[in-house]
Amino acid sequence: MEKSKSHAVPLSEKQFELLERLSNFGCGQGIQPAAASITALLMISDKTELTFDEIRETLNLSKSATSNGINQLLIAERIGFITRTGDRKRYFKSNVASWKESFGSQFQSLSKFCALLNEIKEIRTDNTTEFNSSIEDLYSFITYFLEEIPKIYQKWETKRLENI
Amino acid sequence: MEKSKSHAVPLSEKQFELLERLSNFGCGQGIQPAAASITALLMISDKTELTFDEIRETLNLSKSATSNGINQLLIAERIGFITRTGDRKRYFKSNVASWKESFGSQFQSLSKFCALLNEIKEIRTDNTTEFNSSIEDLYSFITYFLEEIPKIYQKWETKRLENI
DNA sequence: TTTTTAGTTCATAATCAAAAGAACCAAGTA
DNA sequence: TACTTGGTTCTTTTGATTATGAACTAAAAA
Repeated sequence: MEKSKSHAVPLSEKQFELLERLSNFGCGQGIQPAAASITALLMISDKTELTFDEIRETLNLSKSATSNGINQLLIAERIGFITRTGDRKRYFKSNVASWKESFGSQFQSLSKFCALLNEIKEIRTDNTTEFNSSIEDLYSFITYFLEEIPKIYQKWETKRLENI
Repeated sequence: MEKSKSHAVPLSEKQFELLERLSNFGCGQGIQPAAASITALLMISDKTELTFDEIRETLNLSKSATSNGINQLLIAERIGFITRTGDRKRYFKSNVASWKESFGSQFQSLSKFCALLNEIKEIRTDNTTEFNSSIEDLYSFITYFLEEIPKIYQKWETKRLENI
């Protein structure tokens, strides 16, 4: 019986340290620990396409933690994978572009909040004019903000096209 | 001994329903349940200035939950309070303006992420040109975004001044 | 057909955050 | 001085997340 060799990918001191900080940042953003560290690894590793076992052994995760983490990230489209003919393994890859798209959803939640503010406006008593106008003010600010966001996207796109 | 009367503020069906949805939204944004419901209450209540006991009894919170929730919100400056001469009670009030400021901190975390992206750029191997350029792309996008945000603030300010 | 590979799923354990309730305290009041 | 008011702090309990390891499955290889 052959001794099963390690699949862990080699990481430099620097890579390891950045991995830790990235994954801490991800945890702070509400991403669960295992998923955060997987995302981080795929960002700093020299190989950009890693297998289940490479991920698992590099990060010292259990099989189930790895499986759950990967599947959550696949659902969130934070990572994707490719396959190679004659190879059952999947090679997981960070979907960096999804970060940009996930901005969109941030602003979706802002627009939900804006809708709630509107409901507050409608439901409030008329007796608290000062408070009501501060709500009105916030509402108008967020509305304006949400209008301007897509323009920034567009302006960046055109700017980038110019630079190519 | 006198029977202690209830301090709960009266809420209409609609107010109560909106209170729930607001506080759920707050929880979704990472604010802890008790704090979220306190914020929500101060947004929808006809009285904008509520005492400790009014908050506690309206929301059916324990004393400690109320105390902790209030103190967290005070620290985050989401609420403030006023006092009245000859009255030991504090009257808590939603600090609606703080919502606008809290945008700023949202973008602070974005700028932290941007700094991390920069570190990734610096540390990455040169062998993965495609991946590296997608990181570069994201970095440039976020950087541009962060530059444009303050301009939106300014534009809104001037627009609002015109309307007064 | 049996074994190996590449995972998934399930039951359970460990960890962590939030709430409850009681005890406590400080300032004012009777 | 003792009691009440308006809270705060501490300890315990509850509940939710996260991780673990073992059992399981489906496809391919031997």
